Formats: sequence, structure tokens, C-alpha cells
Amino acid sequence: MLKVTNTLTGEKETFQPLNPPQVKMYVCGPTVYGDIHIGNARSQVNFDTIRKYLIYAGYQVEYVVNITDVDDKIIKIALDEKRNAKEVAETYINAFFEVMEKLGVQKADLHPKATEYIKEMVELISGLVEKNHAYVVPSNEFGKDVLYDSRSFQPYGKLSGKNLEELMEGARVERNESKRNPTDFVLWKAAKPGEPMWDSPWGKGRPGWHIECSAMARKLLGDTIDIHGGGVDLIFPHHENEIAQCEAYTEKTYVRYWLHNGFIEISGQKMSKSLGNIWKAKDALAEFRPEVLRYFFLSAHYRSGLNYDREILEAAKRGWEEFNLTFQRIEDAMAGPDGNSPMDLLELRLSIDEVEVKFKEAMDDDFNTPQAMAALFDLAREARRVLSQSAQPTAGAKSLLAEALEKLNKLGGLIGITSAQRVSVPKEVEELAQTRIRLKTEKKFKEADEIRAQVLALGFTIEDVKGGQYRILPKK
RNA sequence: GGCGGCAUACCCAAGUGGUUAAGGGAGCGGUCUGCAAAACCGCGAUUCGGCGGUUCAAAUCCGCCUGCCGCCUCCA
Repeated sequence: MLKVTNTLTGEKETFQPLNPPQVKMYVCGPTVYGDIHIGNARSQVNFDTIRKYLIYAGYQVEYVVNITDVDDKIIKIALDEKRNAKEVAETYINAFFEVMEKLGVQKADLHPKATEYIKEMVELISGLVEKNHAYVVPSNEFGKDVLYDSRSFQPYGKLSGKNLEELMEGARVERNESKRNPTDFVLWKAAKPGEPMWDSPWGKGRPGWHIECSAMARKLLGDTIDIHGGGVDLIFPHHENEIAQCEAYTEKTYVRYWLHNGFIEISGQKMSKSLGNIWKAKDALAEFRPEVLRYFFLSAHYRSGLNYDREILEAAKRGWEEFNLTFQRIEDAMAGPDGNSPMDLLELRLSIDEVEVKFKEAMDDDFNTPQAMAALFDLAREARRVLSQSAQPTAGAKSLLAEALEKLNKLGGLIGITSAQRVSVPKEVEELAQTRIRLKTEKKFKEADEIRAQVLALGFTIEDVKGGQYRILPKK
């Protein structure tokens, strides 16, 4: 039975979607004003993993990840770079998808862009005005602003655990004097010259950020969705405001389960432009394989903070390589002739039988990926133990190894930490390795070592394996 | 100031009332090896930030303290 931690209640709850086996899931995607950083990437990987697990668990998941393509920052960059906002957005939308693809994050069923749902936003805002949850204030010659009246929605603050009075007191400098309450937020803002703008009952303008998600989620998934995800920083005000907008309008529960992922921290602090410690996902990918990044992301629970530092990622890299090598070694062993010396296979048999159970138990417990990974490592270790018993496993051992491989591929693939294809070895390197083996059997070690150095220069490492065999790996 | 989270071995990180406190990395010892590397085997927290309390039993629940972090403004 799947349990998830719901930010709304702060409790780990049994997951019961509104209309099983359907699961409607919405996750806040990027605002496309720049390259995403590894924190954004982690969030998408986490929710991608959750989505895939839900599907594996038998749910029919409708998954939506929005793209905010109209926003102050996009407009600012467009002005700075003398491009139009749409071009800027497109550039970074492409960059986003490129990174996602590399990371093995499957595309959502829908990736709505805010600018394509202006009509729905206007409709929602109009409804809120009619119901006296929003009010219109004069702004400039283009039109008026529309603000949400946070006091009109009694449960305001229920997600973030804040109460209005405290928020009032704690509120910082008020920028907009037309607000009735400091916690009111903009639903629609009048355009400024040179900015993207759309027609509305309040003149030309553009939507506020919070209304975008509300409108798109409602339009695409319905009034009540099962899971809404995002980073912890979105709890307030973004998700709080989404609730206020939708529930005031529909008078129905907007989201059944709120899931929030923790931050990646750099030297114990969040990434931020002001600290200058942003690490872009594309830069991380230039240095580490996608599987290594996934391994790193999933090595901590999605709700926890995840500390990054170079050594930690290097350790993840070594850990992943070790794990991944198991696959190659199993394949190699199976390709060889059957052996006939008896082998001890009991532990592997047991491990194969329990791996999926352990994996599911872990994932059913609020998507405990570190524990799920441990289950896979246990099986990988048993497989390696069997492999180490003989360079030529018996037919019986091979069939068990094949089973183990299948499990590892299936479950590891689900969370995206199993390898991509093996690295292809150039023919030249292959031939050199063969030559080296021959020289070795002739005891011409000096020459053999020279070849090893030569191959290393070509970017590959030769490792000897029992029984006069060898293995070629990419240089570490 | 308000709200929330975290503190587990050298590092990362599970575990939230009851067998020997997962797993990974690093380290050390051993086996193997022409050498190297890799691999495999073994070792590694009597202890879970500190102090009290509840309980037959706590890393796990409660209280206090200390430290770190996040949110309260755009932010994954």
C-alpha cells in the first residue's frame, strides 16, 4: 500500500486517488528565463521517478508539467538582449527539454505553456471577481490590475501553516499600495509598453504567476487533482495561492496530495544567484553521466535537502560505475561457455526472490529511493559474488544470473540508474588488447605493459580477469 | 519576530518504539595477479547533537538546550 507525505497535513497518508486507477498529477515546471540548475533538475527527476513508479504500481497517470513562458524575468532578459520575449522563452524551453532528455526524464503527457491558456486564466479571474474573491484596481493607460483578496478565503494559509495575522505582521515592504491586505497577490496586471500583452475585461495586460498553474491544472486535469508537486519553496506563496484561487472558485478540493521536494544545497546553503553558487544542469551533464546524476539525486529521499559538493558527486560516480559494471560482467559471463564446477547459488536465488518485494516496500513508503537502491545493490552484490566464484559459470548459474540481470534492468530502469548501452570499444583498441594477451602468455610483459599504456592513451583501461580474459573499460 | 525542517560512522544516506542501526563512497587487512588495476572475502557506529522524561523497551515518543538550514519577496 502506497503512502505519501502530504504537505497539507504534514502526515504520511495512504494514497487514494479520487478515481482509481486514474491519477492526475501536476508538477510546477520551469520559468524559462535561463538554463535550469541541478536543483530544478533534481525536482524533475524526483517527480519523473514518482510518476514512473505510480505507473509501475498499476495507476494510469495523467502527468502535466507546465512551462511559464511569460514572466518579469523573461521580459527583462528580452529587453537586455534586444530580443522578444517569445524568442527568449523558446530558447530556454528547448534547453530545458534537452536537459530533461539527457537525464532520462520522460516527457509529461502535456507541457502546457502559460501563454496558450490566457483565455482560461481570464475566465478564472473573472469568476473570482464575480464571487468577490478578487477586486479590480486602476493601474495605467493600458488597463487595470486585478488582485486576489486573501482575506476573502477563510482557509488561506492552510498549506503553509501560516495564519493571516502573522503574515500581515511579518509582511515586508509593501510594493503595491492598492492592495487591501499585504498578502493579496496579483491575478492580472496591466501591461507596460513593450511587454507582451493580451486583451482582457480589464484592458491589455498579462496574468500573474500564480493564476497560470491554477488555470492550466484545472483546464487539463479537472477541478480536483490527485498530486501536485514542486519544490519546498513553492509552498508559500505559490501553492498557497493556487489553493486560494481554485478552491474559492470551484468550492471543491483542489489537490488531494501536495508533494514537495527538498533543495540541493551547495556547501550547506541553497543555490542562489546572489551567492553565486548556481550550478547549471547542462554543466553538470558535461561532467557527469546522466545516470550518475540520477544516482546522486535519488540517493537521498526526495523531501530531504541534498548536499552537493564535488567529493560527494565523485563518490556517486564511483558508486554508479561499480553498480553498472555488474551488468557488463553478467553479460560477459553469460556469453562464455558453460562451466561445470559446482557453485554456491543459494544466496543469489534468495536475493532474486526478494529484490522486487524490497524495492516495492521502499517505494511504497513515500518513494524511499535510497532504500530501494539498497535493495538493488544487495542483488548486484550477490550476483557479483557468484561471478567471482568462477570465470565460467554453470548453466544453472547463468540462468540465475539472467534472472538477476532482468530484475536489475527492470527495477533500476524504473528509477533510471541502470546503464545506458555499453561503451563501444573501437576495433583498434580491441586488437591491441588481443595482442597484449598474446604477449602476456609469451611472458613479454614489458611489451604488454606498453600496449596497456597505449590503450590508456586512447581512453580505455584494460583490466585482466581470471582465466586469461580481459575487460576493456573507458578510462576513469 | 512568525512558521517549518534537519542533526545517524571519515563522507553521503536509510531507519521514526522491540532481532546483530540498511546501502553507497573512502579506509584498513586478506585472496587473486608477471605487475598494475579490478574483483571477491573480512573489518569498521555497544551507538544515533546535548541534557532530562515517558516506557518492560527509544536513534525512534515528550520537554528543554545547542547548532545548521529553508520559507515568510522571485525562486525547484
